[in-house]
Amino acid sequence: MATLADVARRAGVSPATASRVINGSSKPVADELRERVLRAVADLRYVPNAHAQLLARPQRSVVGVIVHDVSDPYFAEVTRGLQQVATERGRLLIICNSYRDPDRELEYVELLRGQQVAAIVLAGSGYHDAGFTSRLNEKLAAYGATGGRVAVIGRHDHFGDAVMPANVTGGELIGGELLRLGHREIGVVAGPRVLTTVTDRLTGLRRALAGGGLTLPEERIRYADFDREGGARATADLLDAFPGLTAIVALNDSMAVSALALLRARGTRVPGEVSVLGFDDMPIAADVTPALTTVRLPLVDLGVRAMTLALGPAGGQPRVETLPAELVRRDSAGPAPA
Amino acid sequence: MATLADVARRAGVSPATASRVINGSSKPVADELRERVLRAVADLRYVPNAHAQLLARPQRSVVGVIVHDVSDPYFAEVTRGLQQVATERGRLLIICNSYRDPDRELEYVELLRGQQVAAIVLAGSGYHDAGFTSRLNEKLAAYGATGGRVAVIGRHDHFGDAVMPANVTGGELIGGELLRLGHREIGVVAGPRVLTTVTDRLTGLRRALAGGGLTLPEERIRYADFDREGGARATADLLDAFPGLTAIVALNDSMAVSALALLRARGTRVPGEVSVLGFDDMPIAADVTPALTTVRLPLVDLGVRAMTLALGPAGGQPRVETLPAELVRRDSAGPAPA
DNA sequence: GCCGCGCCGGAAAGCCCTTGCCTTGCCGGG
DNA sequence: CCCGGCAAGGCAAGGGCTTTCCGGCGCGGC
Repeated sequence: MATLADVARRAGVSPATASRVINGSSKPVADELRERVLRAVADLRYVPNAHAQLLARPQRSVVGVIVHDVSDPYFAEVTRGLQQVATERGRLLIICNSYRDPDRELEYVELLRGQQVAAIVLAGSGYHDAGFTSRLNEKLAAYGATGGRVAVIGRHDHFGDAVMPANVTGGELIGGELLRLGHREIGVVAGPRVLTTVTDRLTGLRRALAGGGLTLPEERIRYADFDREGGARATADLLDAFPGLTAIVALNDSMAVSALALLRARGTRVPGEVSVLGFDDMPIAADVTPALTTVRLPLVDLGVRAMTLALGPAGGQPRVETLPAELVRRDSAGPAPA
Repeated sequence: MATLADVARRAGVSPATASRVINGSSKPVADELRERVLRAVADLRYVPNAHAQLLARPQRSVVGVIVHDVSDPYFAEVTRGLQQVATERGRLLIICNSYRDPDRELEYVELLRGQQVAAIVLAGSGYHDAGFTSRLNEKLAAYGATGGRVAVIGRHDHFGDAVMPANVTGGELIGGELLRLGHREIGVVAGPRVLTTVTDRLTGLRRALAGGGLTLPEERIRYADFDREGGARATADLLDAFPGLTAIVALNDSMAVSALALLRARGTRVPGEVSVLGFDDMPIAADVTPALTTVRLPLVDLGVRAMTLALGPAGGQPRVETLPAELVRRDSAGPAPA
């Protein structure tokens, strides 16, 4: 790789001058020298070594993002929001997938710290695991103590600014809708119980149902991986155990979509015999048949807000923003059969 | 941030010794000193500055990835394959979204070069734009000349190793299926015509249809953005212009899914009145109703192979691998109505 | 004609880390 | 007893870049 020294030599100037030309320093440089430097840059295909620059400048510009999995539609949307703001402000993103492995999350925080990132955005559900949570917090705090900015999406009680989707409220919306439609035999297809997102959504759901005098026994909840395969399995289990169900609540849309597919395969009419309700309102929700009734979470906005907080001025207090959930009625939920 | 010097000072050793302990150098260090260093590291929450390390060591470890958009399911899958191999080999990925903007692609190549990445993987269709292509090649070659590895996915005629999905063959498979089912009134919902992926798929399709004595007039092809919105618009256009169509070929599954949704909204039976065929076999393809007949491209494998090439030994010759396409018959395509 | 000032360019000091090479101190063998 | 050899640790030289500070030159003013 050509170095600045090479450029300077070829242009017949000092490295200092070359640097000034290349970086558009405010210090004036005579036109002729500037010209020579630029030509040398082009000739040598010189690109500054970003690491050396980072070492020499105090200023940090890259932002680290830790998500469960970018290829999961939920995070794909959130990431789009993050990207959007980052790009606007000329920041490069390093995206890390934790694949829902807490240890990997911890490692990535270290790694990003080592990369001297300007901020870390941690997206995705927290875990019911006090040990992990405190270790993570400890690491984030260490990072924050040296000027790093932290923003989390959808995690309670963490160091740094936070953006929270209204998971509890969303659960309540689902519950309210079920009551309104007269369902009493309800099953839940849930993600891993260790995720706070899952328990939050359940909390809301239970609360709303309780308002209608219904309880949700634990055996009517099936916990599985938070994706299509998990959804298919959990739905099958649930249906086999409780043939009389009139409504299935899936705690995310991926699971809801596979529940729909399974019901269809079994020849069960939706929503005639069984209603299906999802959560998240992923893009696909509107395109499946029947179109999915679900709770919309402003996924892209979640990312936008989080990145905005992370790149904004460091507030004295950690800020918490909650983004609202909204019920989207489509075709997959109807009145309970008589 | 604590530096190595801080650690050394606190442990009462030289930076050299501290470095050796931290990096597990083969050089022996007495247990007591080692102990002191490790404690200092823990006390100070020291994390090595990755940039300084990179400067001091010759070895490069990060890999850069340029895709159109990670949140697009196609690239989400490809990226998953890339990640998988990268993680296995302990490589960090920098993922950049070009959003199908050629200029941004060019910029990202520069940027990644500046980051001293060990390899660059460029995923996603090329463009019919000779000027751009040669500029890109020039940049990639400059990078390759200084020891950088390059792998492209789905682009012809580019510097570096390549992994090609069988787009032409896939098009032929679709064409063959259409002939088999007796369709003669065919419309195509296509992505931007500037993408080589789009023209390749069309080429295959046309070739197969020609084998059955059919031609595909240009006005039966609607070019739009390669996503759901584009698909909806193009499908509507096509249907309005040619009410007699019995089959719609969408050149990717996102477009096919929205075509399905649109037909449903219009009350058209699929495949009774109109058949719909997709391309890519994204995860969602099996879950929509009716389940999508499509061409499976081994998306994850595309990523796996590309990353394997990029991280493997530098071959003298650029290597090109083609991964096969496969027709997946589901429920959205049936015999042409009589 | 001289001084001083402003403008421009360069020398060099870092930024933080790794590592080749040297020093020191100790042991054992001759 | 001396020396060679080895183990253990430190010195210092980079690696590529930015930026402060300084010096030289040319010009204008007195």
